[in-house]
Amino acid sequence: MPETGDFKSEFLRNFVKRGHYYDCTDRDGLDGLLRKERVTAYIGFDCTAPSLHVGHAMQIMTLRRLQQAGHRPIVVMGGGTTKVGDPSFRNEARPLLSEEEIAANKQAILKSFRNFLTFGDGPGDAIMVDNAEWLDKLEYIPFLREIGRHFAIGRMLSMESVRAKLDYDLPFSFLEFNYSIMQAYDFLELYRRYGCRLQSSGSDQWGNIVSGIDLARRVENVQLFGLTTPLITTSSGAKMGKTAAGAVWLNPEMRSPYDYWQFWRNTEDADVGRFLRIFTDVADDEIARLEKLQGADLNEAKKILATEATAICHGRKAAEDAAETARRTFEEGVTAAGLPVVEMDWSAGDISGERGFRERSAAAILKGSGLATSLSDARRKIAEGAVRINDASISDPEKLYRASDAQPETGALKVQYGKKKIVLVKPV
RNA sequence: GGGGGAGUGUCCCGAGUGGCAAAGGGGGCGGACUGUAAAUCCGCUGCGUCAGCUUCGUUGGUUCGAGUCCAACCUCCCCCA
Repeated sequence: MPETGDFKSEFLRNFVKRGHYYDCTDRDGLDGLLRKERVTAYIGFDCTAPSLHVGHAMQIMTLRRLQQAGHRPIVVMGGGTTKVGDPSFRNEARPLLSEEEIAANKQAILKSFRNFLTFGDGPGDAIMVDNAEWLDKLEYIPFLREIGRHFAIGRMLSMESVRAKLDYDLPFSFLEFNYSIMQAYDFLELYRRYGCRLQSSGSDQWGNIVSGIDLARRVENVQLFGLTTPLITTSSGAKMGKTAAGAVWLNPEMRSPYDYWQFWRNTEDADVGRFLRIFTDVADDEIARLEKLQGADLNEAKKILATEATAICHGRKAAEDAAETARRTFEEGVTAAGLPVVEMDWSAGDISGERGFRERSAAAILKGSGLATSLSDARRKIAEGAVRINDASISDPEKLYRASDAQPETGALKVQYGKKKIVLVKPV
Protein backbone atom coordinates (compact mmCIF):
# COMPACT_ATOMS: atom_id res chain seq x y z
CA MET A 1 0.00 0.00 0.00
CA PRO A 2 1.37 3.41 -0.95
CA GLU A 3 2.26 6.13 1.51
CA THR A 4 -0.77 7.74 3.01
CA GLY A 5 1.02 10.94 3.92
CA ASP A 6 -0.43 13.57 6.16
CA PHE A 7 -3.58 14.82 4.61
CA LYS A 8 -5.05 18.08 5.72
CA SER A 9 -8.51 17.90 4.23
CA GLU A 10 -11.21 16.50 6.45
CA PHE A 11 -12.33 14.11 3.76
CA LEU A 12 -8.99 12.48 3.04
CA ARG A 13 -7.98 12.26 6.69
CA ASN A 14 -11.18 10.46 7.40
CA PHE A 15 -10.89 8.38 4.25
CA VAL A 16 -7.55 7.03 5.38
CA LYS A 17 -8.65 6.54 8.96
CA ARG A 18 -11.68 4.59 7.82
CA GLY A 19 -9.69 2.21 5.67
CA HIS A 20 -10.94 3.34 2.30
CA TYR A 21 -7.72 4.77 1.02
CA TYR A 22 -5.47 2.88 -1.33
CA ASP A 23 -3.86 5.34 -3.72
CA CYS A 24 -4.23 8.79 -5.22
CA THR A 25 -2.95 10.25 -8.47
CA ASP A 26 -1.88 13.54 -6.84
CA ARG A 27 -2.06 13.55 -3.06
CA ASP A 28 -1.18 17.17 -2.40
CA GLY A 29 -3.19 18.45 -5.31
CA LEU A 30 -6.35 16.65 -4.36
CA ASP A 31 -5.89 17.39 -0.68
CA GLY A 32 -5.63 21.12 -1.46
CA LEU A 33 -8.62 21.08 -3.76
CA LEU A 34 -10.78 19.33 -1.19
CA ARG A 35 -9.92 21.96 1.39
CA LYS A 36 -10.60 24.81 -0.97
CA GLU A 37 -13.95 23.95 -2.48
CA ARG A 38 -16.90 21.65 -2.81
CA VAL A 39 -15.62 18.96 -5.14
CA THR A 40 -17.75 17.00 -7.56
CA ALA A 41 -16.66 13.38 -7.78
CA TYR A 42 -17.92 10.29 -9.53
CA ILE A 43 -17.81 6.53 -9.52
CA GLY A 44 -19.09 4.41 -12.36
CA PHE A 45 -21.13 1.25 -12.00
CA ASP A 46 -21.66 -1.21 -14.80
CA CYS A 47 -25.07 -2.74 -15.42
CA THR A 48 -24.01 -6.33 -15.81
CA ALA A 49 -26.45 -7.75 -13.23
CA PRO A 50 -29.87 -6.79 -11.90
CA SER A 51 -28.32 -5.71 -8.61
CA LEU A 52 -25.05 -4.53 -7.20
CA HIS A 53 -23.47 -6.69 -4.50
CA VAL A 54 -21.46 -6.05 -1.36
CA GLY A 55 -18.32 -5.88 -3.45
CA HIS A 56 -19.69 -2.56 -4.71
CA ALA A 57 -20.59 -1.36 -1.23
CA MET A 58 -17.09 -0.02 -0.69
CA GLN A 59 -17.51 2.23 -3.71
CA ILE A 60 -20.93 3.43 -2.67
CA MET A 61 -19.59 4.16 0.79
CA THR A 62 -16.88 6.28 -0.81
CA LEU A 63 -19.59 8.43 -2.34
CA ARG A 64 -21.35 8.55 1.02
CA ARG A 65 -18.17 9.75 2.74
CA LEU A 66 -17.76 12.41 0.09
CA GLN A 67 -21.26 13.63 0.66
CA GLN A 68 -20.82 13.59 4.42
CA ALA A 69 -17.79 15.83 3.97
CA GLY A 70 -19.83 18.31 1.97
CA HIS A 71 -18.81 17.30 -1.53
CA ARG A 72 -21.05 16.34 -4.42
CA PRO A 73 -21.19 12.71 -5.55
CA ILE A 74 -22.21 11.59 -8.99
CA VAL A 75 -23.35 8.04 -9.54
CA VAL A 76 -22.61 7.11 -13.12
CA MET A 77 -24.63 4.22 -14.44
CA GLY A 78 -22.68 2.44 -17.13
CA GLY A 79 -25.58 2.06 -19.52
CA GLY A 80 -23.15 2.80 -22.32
CA THR A 81 -19.94 1.16 -21.14
CA THR A 82 -21.73 -2.06 -20.31
CA LYS A 83 -22.48 -2.41 -24.00
CA VAL A 84 -18.74 -2.59 -24.55
CA GLY A 85 -17.80 -4.72 -21.56
CA ASP A 86 -14.97 -4.27 -19.11
CA PRO A 87 -12.16 -6.69 -19.93
CA SER A 88 -10.30 -6.11 -16.66
CA PHE A 89 -9.18 -9.22 -14.88
CA ARG A 90 -11.64 -11.52 -16.48
CA ASN A 91 -10.57 -14.75 -18.06
CA GLU A 92 -13.12 -14.66 -20.77
CA ALA A 93 -14.87 -12.20 -22.89
CA ARG A 94 -18.23 -12.27 -21.25
CA PRO A 95 -21.17 -12.67 -23.55
CA LEU A 96 -22.53 -9.35 -24.68
CA LEU A 97 -25.66 -8.33 -22.89
CA SER A 98 -28.55 -7.19 -24.98
CA GLU A 99 -29.66 -3.59 -24.76
CA GLU A 100 -32.88 -4.73 -23.11
CA GLU A 101 -31.00 -6.61 -20.40
CA ILE A 102 -28.78 -3.64 -19.75
CA ALA A 103 -31.74 -1.30 -19.49
CA ALA A 104 -33.54 -3.66 -17.13
CA ASN A 105 -30.46 -4.09 -14.98
CA LYS A 106 -29.99 -0.37 -14.79
CA GLN A 107 -33.55 0.18 -13.62
CA ALA A 108 -33.13 -2.44 -10.93
CA ILE A 109 -29.80 -1.09 -9.73
CA LEU A 110 -30.90 2.52 -9.42
CA LYS A 111 -32.89 1.86 -6.28
CA SER A 112 -29.90 0.56 -4.37
CA PHE A 113 -28.41 3.99 -4.04
CA ARG A 114 -31.35 5.67 -2.37
CA ASN A 115 -30.44 4.79 1.17
CA PHE A 116 -26.72 5.31 0.80
CA LEU A 117 -26.94 8.81 -0.63
CA THR A 118 -29.15 11.88 -0.58
CA PHE A 119 -30.21 12.83 -4.07
CA GLY A 120 -31.62 16.15 -5.14
CA ASP A 121 -30.90 19.53 -6.69
CA GLY A 122 -29.05 21.11 -3.79
CA PRO A 123 -25.34 21.90 -4.02
CA GLY A 124 -24.23 18.86 -2.05
CA ASP A 125 -26.94 16.54 -3.26
CA ALA A 126 -25.99 13.45 -5.20
CA ILE A 127 -26.96 13.13 -8.81
CA MET A 128 -27.22 10.15 -11.08
CA VAL A 129 -26.45 10.01 -14.75
CA ASP A 130 -26.14 7.31 -17.40
CA ASN A 131 -23.11 7.41 -19.64
CA ALA A 132 -25.24 6.08 -22.50
CA GLU A 133 -26.44 9.68 -22.68
CA TRP A 134 -23.23 10.66 -24.40
CA LEU A 135 -21.63 7.38 -25.45
CA ASP A 136 -24.61 6.29 -27.55
CA LYS A 137 -24.39 9.44 -29.61
CA LEU A 138 -20.72 9.24 -30.48
CA GLU A 139 -19.88 9.23 -34.14
CA TYR A 140 -16.93 7.13 -35.09
CA ILE A 141 -14.78 9.41 -37.21
CA PRO A 142 -15.32 12.59 -35.20
CA PHE A 143 -14.63 10.65 -32.02
CA LEU A 144 -11.41 9.21 -33.41
CA ARG A 145 -10.28 12.65 -34.47
CA GLU A 146 -11.09 14.42 -31.25
CA ILE A 147 -10.37 11.70 -28.70
CA GLY A 148 -8.72 8.73 -30.38
CA ARG A 149 -5.66 10.64 -31.42
CA HIS A 150 -4.74 11.20 -27.78
CA PHE A 151 -4.43 7.52 -27.01
CA ALA A 152 -1.02 6.02 -27.63
CA ILE A 153 -1.24 2.34 -28.50
CA GLY A 154 2.00 1.57 -26.76
CA ARG A 155 0.76 2.97 -23.50
CA MET A 156 -2.59 1.23 -23.77
CA LEU A 157 -0.84 -2.05 -24.39
CA SER A 158 1.18 -1.56 -21.25
CA MET A 159 -1.93 -1.21 -19.07
CA GLU A 160 -2.18 -3.99 -16.60
CA SER A 161 -5.62 -5.15 -17.64
CA VAL A 162 -4.55 -5.33 -21.27
CA ARG A 163 -1.21 -6.93 -20.58
CA ALA A 164 -2.84 -9.68 -18.58
CA LYS A 165 -5.00 -10.53 -21.56
CA LEU A 166 -2.07 -10.56 -23.90
CA ASP A 167 0.39 -12.30 -21.63
CA TYR A 168 -1.92 -15.20 -20.99
CA ASP A 169 -3.14 -15.39 -24.56
CA LEU A 170 -6.68 -14.67 -23.49
CA PRO A 171 -9.28 -13.66 -26.02
CA PHE A 172 -9.34 -9.93 -26.32
CA SER A 173 -11.20 -8.12 -29.02
CA PHE A 174 -11.06 -4.57 -30.27
CA LEU A 175 -14.41 -4.02 -28.64
CA GLU A 176 -13.08 -4.67 -25.16
CA PHE A 177 -9.93 -2.79 -25.96
CA ASN A 178 -12.11 0.28 -26.27
CA TYR A 179 -13.60 0.01 -22.80
CA SER A 180 -10.76 1.93 -21.30
CA ILE A 181 -11.18 4.72 -23.85
CA MET A 182 -14.89 4.93 -23.08
CA GLN A 183 -14.18 5.25 -19.38
CA ALA A 184 -11.56 7.88 -19.98
CA TYR A 185 -14.01 9.78 -22.13
CA ASP A 186 -16.63 9.56 -19.38
CA PHE A 187 -14.36 11.45 -17.03
CA LEU A 188 -13.81 14.17 -19.60
CA GLU A 189 -17.51 14.42 -20.33
CA LEU A 190 -18.38 14.58 -16.63
CA TYR A 191 -15.91 17.38 -16.20
CA ARG A 192 -17.49 19.27 -19.08
CA ARG A 193 -21.04 18.73 -17.93
CA TYR A 194 -20.75 18.90 -14.16
CA GLY A 195 -17.32 20.25 -13.41
CA CYS A 196 -16.43 16.83 -12.02
CA ARG A 197 -12.81 16.80 -10.86
CA LEU A 198 -12.42 13.46 -9.15
CA GLN A 199 -12.98 9.85 -10.06
CA SER A 200 -12.83 7.14 -7.48
CA SER A 201 -12.98 3.37 -7.82
CA GLY A 202 -11.38 0.13 -6.78
CA SER A 203 -7.65 -0.20 -7.25
CA ASP A 204 -8.18 -2.36 -10.33
CA GLN A 205 -9.49 0.69 -12.18
CA TRP A 206 -6.30 2.72 -11.71
CA GLY A 207 -5.27 2.52 -15.33
CA ASN A 208 -8.65 3.62 -16.61
CA ILE A 209 -8.77 6.53 -14.20
CA VAL A 210 -5.33 7.72 -15.20
CA SER A 211 -6.34 7.52 -18.86
CA GLY A 212 -9.20 9.88 -18.17
CA ILE A 213 -6.97 12.32 -16.35
CA ASP A 214 -4.48 12.33 -19.22
CA LEU A 215 -7.21 12.83 -21.75
CA ALA A 216 -8.71 15.79 -19.90
CA ARG A 217 -5.31 17.40 -19.55
CA ARG A 218 -4.69 17.16 -23.28
CA VAL A 219 -8.13 18.16 -24.41
CA GLU A 220 -9.26 20.66 -21.80
CA ASN A 221 -5.96 21.51 -20.17
CA VAL A 222 -7.44 20.77 -16.76
CA GLN A 223 -6.10 18.82 -13.81
CA LEU A 224 -8.39 16.01 -12.71
CA PHE A 225 -7.79 13.58 -9.87
CA GLY A 226 -8.10 9.87 -9.15
CA LEU A 227 -8.57 8.10 -5.85
CA THR A 228 -8.66 4.35 -5.37
CA THR A 229 -9.82 1.98 -2.68
CA PRO A 230 -8.34 -1.38 -1.78
CA LEU A 231 -9.82 -4.60 -3.06
CA ILE A 232 -11.73 -5.98 -0.13
CA THR A 233 -11.16 -9.55 0.86
CA THR A 234 -11.97 -11.32 4.07
CA SER A 235 -9.12 -12.15 6.42
CA SER A 236 -9.24 -15.68 5.06
CA GLY A 237 -8.51 -14.31 1.64
CA ALA A 238 -11.88 -14.77 -0.02
CA LYS A 239 -13.22 -12.08 -2.26
CA MET A 240 -16.15 -10.41 -0.64
CA GLY A 241 -19.63 -10.86 -1.85
CA LYS A 242 -18.97 -13.03 -4.85
CA THR A 243 -19.20 -16.56 -3.67
CA ALA A 244 -20.16 -19.41 -5.91
CA ALA A 245 -23.26 -19.90 -3.82
CA GLY A 246 -24.45 -16.48 -4.85
CA ALA A 247 -23.47 -12.89 -4.57
CA VAL A 248 -24.56 -10.87 -1.60
CA TRP A 249 -26.92 -8.60 -3.46
CA LEU A 250 -27.84 -5.15 -2.30
CA ASN A 251 -31.23 -5.27 -3.93
CA PRO A 252 -33.86 -6.38 -1.36
CA GLU A 253 -35.78 -8.38 -3.94
CA MET A 254 -32.70 -10.47 -4.55
CA ARG A 255 -31.52 -10.74 -0.98
CA SER A 256 -33.80 -9.85 1.88
CA PRO A 257 -32.68 -7.35 4.52
CA TYR A 258 -32.81 -10.20 7.01
CA ASP A 259 -30.35 -12.24 4.94
CA TYR A 260 -28.23 -9.18 4.37
CA TRP A 261 -28.08 -8.66 8.11
CA GLN A 262 -27.09 -12.31 8.53
CA PHE A 263 -24.26 -11.89 6.05
CA TRP A 264 -22.68 -9.21 8.21
CA ARG A 265 -23.49 -11.03 11.43
CA ASN A 266 -21.36 -13.92 10.20
CA THR A 267 -18.28 -11.80 9.66
CA GLU A 268 -14.98 -13.36 10.72
CA ASP A 269 -13.58 -12.08 13.99
CA ALA A 270 -10.55 -10.59 12.35
CA ASP A 271 -12.64 -8.44 10.01
CA VAL A 272 -15.03 -6.83 12.47
CA GLY A 273 -13.12 -3.61 13.11
CA ARG A 274 -12.16 -3.12 9.50
CA PHE A 275 -15.70 -3.67 8.27
CA LEU A 276 -17.20 -1.39 10.90
CA ARG A 277 -14.93 1.39 9.66
CA ILE A 278 -15.65 0.86 6.01
CA PHE A 279 -19.27 -0.19 5.90
CA THR A 280 -20.87 1.73 8.76
CA ASP A 281 -20.96 5.23 10.19
CA VAL A 282 -20.23 4.06 13.73
CA ALA A 283 -17.97 6.60 15.46
CA ASP A 284 -14.25 5.92 15.61
CA ASP A 285 -14.03 5.67 19.39
CA GLU A 286 -16.98 3.31 19.52
CA ILE A 287 -15.31 1.07 16.95
CA ALA A 288 -12.12 1.18 18.97
CA ARG A 289 -14.07 -0.08 21.96
CA LEU A 290 -15.92 -2.76 20.00
CA GLU A 291 -12.91 -4.29 18.34
CA LYS A 292 -11.18 -4.75 21.66
CA LEU A 293 -13.84 -7.21 22.72
CA GLN A 294 -12.56 -10.73 23.06
CA GLY A 295 -13.96 -14.14 22.25
CA ALA A 296 -17.71 -14.47 22.38
CA ASP A 297 -18.08 -10.84 23.45
CA LEU A 298 -17.09 -9.90 19.95
CA ASN A 299 -20.54 -11.07 18.89
CA GLU A 300 -21.88 -7.81 20.28
CA ALA A 301 -19.71 -5.96 17.80
CA LYS A 302 -20.91 -8.20 14.98
CA LYS A 303 -24.53 -7.42 15.76
CA ILE A 304 -23.80 -3.71 15.67
CA LEU A 305 -21.93 -4.16 12.40
CA ALA A 306 -24.86 -6.09 10.95
CA THR A 307 -27.49 -3.61 12.05
CA GLU A 308 -25.56 -0.51 11.03
CA ALA A 309 -24.48 -1.86 7.66
CA THR A 310 -28.00 -3.05 6.95
CA ALA A 311 -29.46 0.28 8.01
CA ILE A 312 -27.37 2.12 5.45
CA CYS A 313 -28.43 -0.23 2.67
CA HIS A 314 -32.03 -1.04 3.54
CA GLY A 315 -33.06 1.60 6.04
CA ARG A 316 -33.09 1.73 9.82
CA LYS A 317 -36.44 0.07 10.24
CA ALA A 318 -35.56 -2.96 8.11
CA ALA A 319 -32.25 -3.31 9.92
CA GLU A 320 -33.81 -3.27 13.36
CA ASP A 321 -36.49 -5.69 12.30
CA ALA A 322 -33.80 -8.02 11.03
CA ALA A 323 -31.87 -7.70 14.28
CA GLU A 324 -34.99 -8.43 16.29
CA THR A 325 -35.90 -11.42 14.13
CA ALA A 326 -32.41 -12.78 14.59
CA ARG A 327 -32.53 -12.19 18.33
CA ARG A 328 -35.82 -14.03 18.72
CA THR A 329 -34.72 -16.84 16.45
CA PHE A 330 -31.24 -17.50 17.74
CA GLU A 331 -31.30 -16.21 21.29
CA GLU A 332 -34.83 -17.06 22.35
CA GLY A 333 -35.25 -19.98 20.02
CA VAL A 334 -38.78 -19.07 19.04
CA THR A 335 -40.23 -18.87 15.58
CA ALA A 336 -40.06 -15.23 14.64
CA ALA A 337 -42.54 -13.84 12.16
CA GLY A 338 -39.83 -11.71 10.58
CA LEU A 339 -38.11 -14.71 9.03
CA PRO A 340 -38.23 -14.98 5.25
CA VAL A 341 -41.60 -16.28 4.11
CA VAL A 342 -42.17 -18.31 0.98
CA GLU A 343 -45.65 -19.09 -0.22
CA MET A 344 -46.26 -22.56 -1.56
CA ASP A 345 -49.20 -23.82 -3.54
CA TRP A 346 -50.98 -26.56 -1.57
CA SER A 347 -54.26 -26.33 -3.40
CA ALA A 348 -53.92 -29.46 -5.50
CA GLY A 349 -52.46 -32.89 -5.02
CA ASP A 350 -48.82 -33.40 -4.28
CA ILE A 351 -46.80 -31.73 -6.98
CA SER A 352 -44.82 -34.87 -7.55
CA GLY A 353 -47.83 -37.10 -8.09
CA GLU A 354 -51.12 -38.25 -6.64
CA ARG A 355 -49.75 -38.97 -3.28
CA GLY A 356 -52.64 -37.50 -1.42
CA PHE A 357 -54.65 -34.39 -1.40
CA ARG A 358 -53.13 -31.33 0.16
CA GLU A 359 -50.11 -33.14 1.40
CA ARG A 360 -46.54 -32.40 0.62
CA SER A 361 -43.43 -34.47 1.14
CA ALA A 362 -40.64 -33.07 3.25
CA ALA A 363 -38.48 -32.96 0.15
CA ALA A 364 -41.11 -31.03 -1.78
CA ILE A 365 -41.44 -28.55 1.06
CA LEU A 366 -37.70 -28.07 1.27
CA LYS A 367 -37.56 -27.45 -2.44
CA GLY A 368 -40.49 -25.09 -2.16
CA SER A 369 -38.70 -23.15 0.54
CA GLY A 370 -35.89 -22.37 -1.85
CA LEU A 371 -33.36 -23.95 0.47
CA ALA A 372 -32.91 -26.78 -2.01
CA THR A 373 -32.68 -26.32 -5.75
CA SER A 374 -34.33 -29.58 -6.80
CA LEU A 375 -36.07 -32.55 -5.32
CA SER A 376 -32.89 -34.58 -5.63
CA ASP A 377 -31.03 -31.87 -3.81
CA ALA A 378 -33.73 -31.72 -1.16
CA ARG A 379 -33.70 -35.48 -0.62
CA ARG A 380 -29.96 -35.47 -0.31
CA LYS A 381 -29.97 -32.72 2.27
CA ILE A 382 -32.69 -34.41 4.28
CA ALA A 383 -30.86 -37.72 4.16
CA GLU A 384 -27.79 -35.97 5.52
CA GLY A 385 -29.84 -34.99 8.52
CA ALA A 386 -29.38 -31.29 7.94
CA VAL A 387 -33.07 -30.42 7.76
CA ARG A 388 -35.64 -29.61 10.41
CA ILE A 389 -39.30 -28.95 9.90
CA ASN A 390 -41.20 -27.33 12.73
CA ASP A 391 -38.11 -27.77 14.88
CA ALA A 392 -38.17 -31.54 14.49
CA SER A 393 -35.20 -33.20 12.89
CA ILE A 394 -36.23 -35.34 9.94
CA SER A 395 -34.49 -38.05 7.98
CA ASP A 396 -37.22 -39.30 5.66
CA PRO A 397 -37.60 -37.17 2.52
CA GLU A 398 -41.03 -38.67 1.92
CA LYS A 399 -42.49 -37.75 5.28
CA LEU A 400 -45.80 -36.05 4.60
CA TYR A 401 -47.11 -32.77 5.89
CA ARG A 402 -50.44 -31.12 5.44
CA ALA A 403 -51.45 -27.51 5.56
CA SER A 404 -52.75 -27.96 9.08
CA ASP A 405 -49.19 -28.64 10.21
CA ALA A 406 -48.51 -24.93 9.86
CA GLN A 407 -47.60 -23.35 13.15
CA PRO A 408 -50.43 -21.20 14.51
CA GLU A 409 -48.23 -18.18 15.38
CA THR A 410 -47.07 -17.68 11.82
CA GLY A 411 -49.47 -19.73 9.75
CA ALA A 412 -46.46 -21.41 8.19
CA LEU A 413 -44.20 -24.41 8.50
CA LYS A 414 -40.79 -23.59 9.88
CA VAL A 415 -38.23 -25.09 7.54
CA GLN A 416 -34.63 -25.10 8.61
CA TYR A 417 -31.56 -26.18 6.70
CA GLY A 418 -28.42 -26.23 8.75
CA LYS A 419 -28.20 -24.04 11.79
CA LYS A 420 -28.72 -20.69 10.23
CA LYS A 421 -31.00 -20.97 7.27
CA ILE A 422 -34.64 -20.76 8.21
CA VAL A 423 -37.59 -20.10 5.96
CA LEU A 424 -41.27 -20.00 6.78
CA VAL A 425 -43.24 -21.93 4.19
CA LYS A 426 -46.80 -20.72 4.02
CA PRO A 427 -49.35 -23.08 2.46
CA VAL A 428 -51.58 -21.24 0.04
C1' G B 1 -5.96 -16.93 -46.59
C1' G B 2 -2.41 -21.52 -45.24
C1' G B 3 -0.53 -24.89 -41.21
C1' G B 4 -0.82 -26.58 -36.01
C1' G B 5 -3.49 -26.92 -31.24
C1' A B 6 -7.70 -26.45 -27.88
C1' G B 7 -13.05 -26.45 -26.16
C1' U B 8 -14.96 -31.96 -20.21
C1' G B 9 -19.71 -32.39 -14.92
C1' U B 10 -23.03 -24.52 -16.98
C1' C B 11 -18.73 -21.60 -10.06
C1' C B 12 -13.45 -22.36 -11.49
C1' C B 13 -9.19 -25.45 -12.69
C1' G B 14 -8.49 -30.22 -14.57
C1' A B 15 -7.61 -36.18 -15.56
C1' G B 16 -10.01 -39.18 -19.10
C1' U B 17 -7.70 -46.35 -22.23
C1' G B 18 -14.56 -47.12 -26.85
C1' G B 19 -18.34 -49.68 -21.65
C1' C B 20 -18.50 -43.18 -17.58
C1' A B 21 -22.76 -40.16 -14.11
C1' A B 22 -17.16 -39.63 -15.92
C1' A B 23 -10.47 -39.32 -11.47
C1' G B 24 -8.48 -35.21 -8.70
C1' G B 25 -8.22 -30.23 -6.85
C1' G B 26 -10.21 -25.33 -5.50
C1' G B 27 -14.66 -23.04 -4.12
C1' G B 28 -19.44 -23.77 -1.97
C1' C B 29 -22.85 -26.25 1.34
C1' G B 30 -23.83 -29.60 5.60
C1' G B 31 -22.10 -32.30 10.22
C1' A B 32 -18.73 -32.57 14.59
C1' C B 33 -16.04 -28.82 17.72
C1' U B 34 -17.38 -23.51 19.00
C1' G B 35 -19.23 -17.89 20.04
C1' U B 36 -24.52 -17.56 14.17
C1' A B 37 -16.16 -16.62 14.24
C1' A B 38 -11.49 -18.89 12.54
C1' A B 39 -8.65 -23.39 12.25
C1' U B 40 -9.24 -28.78 12.04
C1' C B 41 -11.59 -33.50 10.86
C1' C B 42 -15.83 -35.97 8.26
C1' G B 43 -19.70 -35.91 4.48
C1' C B 44 -22.30 -33.79 0.17
C1' U B 45 -21.89 -31.01 -4.42
C1' G B 46 -26.48 -33.34 -12.70
C1' C B 47 -32.13 -34.59 -12.72
C1' G B 48 -35.67 -38.19 -11.15
C1' U B 49 -42.11 -41.11 -7.53
C1' C B 50 -34.79 -44.50 -7.61
C1' A B 51 -37.18 -47.97 -12.55
C1' G B 52 -34.30 -44.83 -14.89
C1' C B 53 -33.11 -40.14 -17.51
C1' U B 54 -30.08 -36.36 -19.45
C1' U B 55 -24.47 -34.31 -19.43
C1' C B 56 -18.32 -33.69 -22.05
C1' G B 57 -18.46 -26.54 -28.02
C1' U B 58 -22.66 -27.60 -32.22
C1' U B 59 -24.71 -30.97 -35.85
C1' G B 60 -24.48 -35.45 -38.31
C1' G B 61 -21.90 -40.39 -38.93
C1' U B 62 -19.19 -45.25 -37.65
C1' U B 63 -20.22 -48.89 -33.57
C1' C B 64 -23.91 -53.61 -29.67
C1' G B 65 -21.93 -49.28 -27.17
C1' A B 66 -18.64 -42.55 -28.04
C1' G B 67 -16.27 -37.51 -23.83
C1' U B 68 -13.15 -41.03 -26.23
C1' C B 69 -13.14 -42.73 -33.62
C1' C B 70 -14.82 -39.93 -38.52
C1' A B 71 -16.98 -35.40 -41.08
C1' A B 72 -18.76 -30.59 -41.22
C1' C B 73 -19.59 -26.26 -38.52
C1' C B 74 -18.82 -22.58 -34.30
C1' U B 75 -15.37 -20.23 -30.85
C1' C B 76 -10.45 -19.42 -29.02
C1' C B 77 -4.98 -19.76 -29.11
C1' C B 78 -0.13 -20.28 -31.74
C1' C B 79 2.98 -20.09 -36.28
C1' C B 80 3.20 -18.44 -41.44
C1' A B 81 0.96 -14.57 -44.97
